[in-house]
Amino acid sequence: MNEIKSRILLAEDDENLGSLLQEYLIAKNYETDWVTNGEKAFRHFEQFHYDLCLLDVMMPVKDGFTLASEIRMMNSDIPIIFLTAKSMKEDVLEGFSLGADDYITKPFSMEELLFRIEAILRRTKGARGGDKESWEIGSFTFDAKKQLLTGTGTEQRLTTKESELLKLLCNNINQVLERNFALKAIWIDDNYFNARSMDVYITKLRKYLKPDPKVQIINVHGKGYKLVLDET
Amino acid sequence: MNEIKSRILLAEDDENLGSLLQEYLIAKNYETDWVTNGEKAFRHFEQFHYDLCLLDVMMPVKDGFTLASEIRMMNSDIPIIFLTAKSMKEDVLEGFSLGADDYITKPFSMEELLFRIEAILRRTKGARGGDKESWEIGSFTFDAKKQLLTGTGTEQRLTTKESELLKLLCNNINQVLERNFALKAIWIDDNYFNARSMDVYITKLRKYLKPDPKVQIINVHGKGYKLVLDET
DNA sequence: AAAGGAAGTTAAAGAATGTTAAAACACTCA
DNA sequence: TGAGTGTTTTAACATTCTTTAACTTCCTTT
Repeated sequence: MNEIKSRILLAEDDENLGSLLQEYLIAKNYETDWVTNGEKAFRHFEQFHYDLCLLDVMMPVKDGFTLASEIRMMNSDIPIIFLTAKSMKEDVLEGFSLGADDYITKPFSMEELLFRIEAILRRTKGARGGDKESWEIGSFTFDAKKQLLTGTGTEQRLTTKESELLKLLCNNINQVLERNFALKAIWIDDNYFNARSMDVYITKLRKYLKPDPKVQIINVHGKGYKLVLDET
Repeated sequence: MNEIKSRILLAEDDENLGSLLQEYLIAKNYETDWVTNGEKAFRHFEQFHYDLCLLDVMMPVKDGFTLASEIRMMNSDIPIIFLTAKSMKEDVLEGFSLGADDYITKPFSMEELLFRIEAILRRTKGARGGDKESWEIGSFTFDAKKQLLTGTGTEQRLTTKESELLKLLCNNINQVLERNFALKAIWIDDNYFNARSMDVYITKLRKYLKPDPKVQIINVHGKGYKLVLDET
């Protein structure tokens, strides 16, 4: 159904529950990294890319709340689900205001957790009703299927590569599209020459999008590119 | 906090629970319409505008699932939360695949419901408005998304590292941003060389911010840096 | 006040990215 | 098959970003 695996960061100090969850999530086709304390979790978060964080609240070294606020500081978009113990339910509900997307109270069923994860990812990935094929980019309309970028008055036919790259950027709007990811997705091989080729296409896309200054493709040095829209 | 009232459609046949919920949600500043069966709910949905649907699963005339799929047909984006009875929890979990955003099992606490509503609306609405991406720094405006520092008359494009560092400083305004934290957040590794690199970036940021003497990046010896604003 | 570490500053080296044009490739149609 | 067209890659050069290095100044401790 959904070929793109989502990557999950699981922080849970209980060895049993942790490994059980990891196993289950992997079985459900999520690439899941499991760490056993908040400190390790943060290091993983910095180093790798995740689509969702699953954080136990009570953990040694660094608790889930602290961890979450640090993660939020670096990435204000990534969904966070807390795993909380039953007892503290009511008390800390206020504390969640730091931007949790959900929380689930132990003990919980795997199905319930899975449901919540999928509900959030569905919303995050913007992929309701199949894969998007057309976007509004500022004053432009981009139709990936027709490979057509329509501006006010103009109409630019895009080549295959141009269109694929712009599509990836749209799918990751306001987020960093990693070079390697894009290269592997479009060019299959992420060698030096393909990377240079991609640079050329970025230049081309920028030229097409230039008429609308509210639309920008920003380079994140050493990481990739970010398509940003100016909402005003 | 959030000035824009959200409109909620509540479909619940239990008179007690229904009125209780409506009252509570209105108290929490949500414009809430309460209807007692699925048929009425659908007519309301057609006629008015809502930001979120709260649907009991078991209702006379038209059950929550049927209702949800009809609503989905008209609007593929509106968040839907189901209210389910305890017994049917596991069974129907699969049936939710029609795109529920969440579900909550009776009996539930009002706080819990409110939390889930807010978590979803946060993501649905201006979403990114919840987490700051732009700040007023004295006479400057800093847009982290666009990596742009706008002063009176000037406009300074920031590099990725400059922007990330300034963002951390803004997130900790008037507080100490610890060296190690910033290093791990931005450079991943907090070794000596990266620390020196960070010093260079502090110098650069100071240079950019120089035009406004009310803005200062102050060093806290052995700890880190503090972005302070002079209010006068 | 002296010593040693921390932070400030500046310049330059090296890497990554931007840009343009030409070369190579792929496809169509006569 | 080969000319013609559009696409993609390669190449060459320009610019920008990050790190490193060297040197200076500041802060804390003794």
